[in-house]
Amino acid sequence: MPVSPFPDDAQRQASREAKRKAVLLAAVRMFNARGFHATSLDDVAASLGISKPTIYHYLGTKDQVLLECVTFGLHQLLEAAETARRQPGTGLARLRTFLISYARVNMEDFGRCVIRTGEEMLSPESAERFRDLKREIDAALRALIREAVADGSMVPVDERIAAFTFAGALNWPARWFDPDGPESAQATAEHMVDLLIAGCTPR
Amino acid sequence: MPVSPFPDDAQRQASREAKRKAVLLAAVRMFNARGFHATSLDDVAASLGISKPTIYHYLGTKDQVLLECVTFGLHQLLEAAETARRQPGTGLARLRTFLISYARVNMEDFGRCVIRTGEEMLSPESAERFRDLKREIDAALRALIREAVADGSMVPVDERIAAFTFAGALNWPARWFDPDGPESAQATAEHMVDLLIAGCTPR
DNA sequence: GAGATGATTTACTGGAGAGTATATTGCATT
DNA sequence: AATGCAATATACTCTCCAGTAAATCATCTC
Repeated sequence: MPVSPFPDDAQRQASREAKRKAVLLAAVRMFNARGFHATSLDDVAASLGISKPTIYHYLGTKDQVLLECVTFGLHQLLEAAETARRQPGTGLARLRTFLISYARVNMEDFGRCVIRTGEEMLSPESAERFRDLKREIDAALRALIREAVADGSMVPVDERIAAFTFAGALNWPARWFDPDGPESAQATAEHMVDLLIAGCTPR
Repeated sequence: MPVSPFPDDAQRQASREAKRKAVLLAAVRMFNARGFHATSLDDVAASLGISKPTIYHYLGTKDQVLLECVTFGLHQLLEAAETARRQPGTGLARLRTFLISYARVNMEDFGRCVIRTGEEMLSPESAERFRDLKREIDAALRALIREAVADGSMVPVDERIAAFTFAGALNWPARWFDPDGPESAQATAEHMVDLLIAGCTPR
């Protein structure tokens, strides 16, 4: 099915979205590789063979670019939480499912960016939106823990401490995981999660 | 015992050291509070009522200031490892002792800075020294895990994964722990560590 | 074909802040 | 007194880069 060289509105829209996404991906990869402050928008533009004002055309200021990156990553995590929530099985099994997805997202481009981005890098307004989204993830994680304890599949724990401990352990791969390392992302994620919940099974 | 207003060499040396340390502490606190890139040396100097060249006099470039900060924090961690190593008791008990100290250091000024500092913030040479020291900590942690498994006080685990998991979980408080929060630093550290090693006791 | 609209560029401005040259003061040694 | 070193300041330079103004080119619409 050949595409007409005269795009209609939908194609136009799709092309715009594709470009937007390409810029975002180039930016997030560079931010992860060299750090946000060590990356100029000129660098990002050059890596795509375009010029800086084009980035402004599609995404806006550097602050907005970063906010888009972390928002995307945080949406991936939120989605993982919702998917796990709908899963059948015990509360602990659902928690495990979520934690594995959580770890995996943090090994990918946008998740890594979420972890490596400190609030002080964003404008006060963007930092607030960033914080709000992170709070949602935290709430989802705590809810899954609470439900696992409630249905007896998990030993009683302090919800706050457990959430921070699990999240911290599974955030860290954003800093050290190497896809060319000894274990695959999936295997590494399962391995870590099983170590974390080993002490949480009753009896 | 009144001190003569004419300092001898030792006093002179001590005063110099005290000033060096004061600058370092002011810097690390500001780096933690506002981020490294959002903190200028002029800011640090102003907070001490001095001027930027004085910082250069005592510590050198901004890169060197940051390297000193993280080196100090990493030495605290290394010391904690050595102390735990000399402790009596089972391998798991020694590991637990170390992990608690590790968590506590990461809640203090210099430890927090270690966690919040990415390699891309340092010059290539400083980043290499940073990496080397972090590798030493990792080696110490793995050794403690290995010994705990060897003497049977800890269930067999993948040393690499366990080290990353524990370290990640206990690094994270650098980002969220609040000394004015519901639990003291010590209690929080113990709480997290006990959750982490709950699954590691045999049987 | 005459504008309106979108995509993209070149070329600039403005500000921040790292690092330095140079001056000043003062004690310390001879 | 003369010289030298330690401590500190003022005032500058130089670079980098975010953000913008204005121009160009290409379509689509009427």
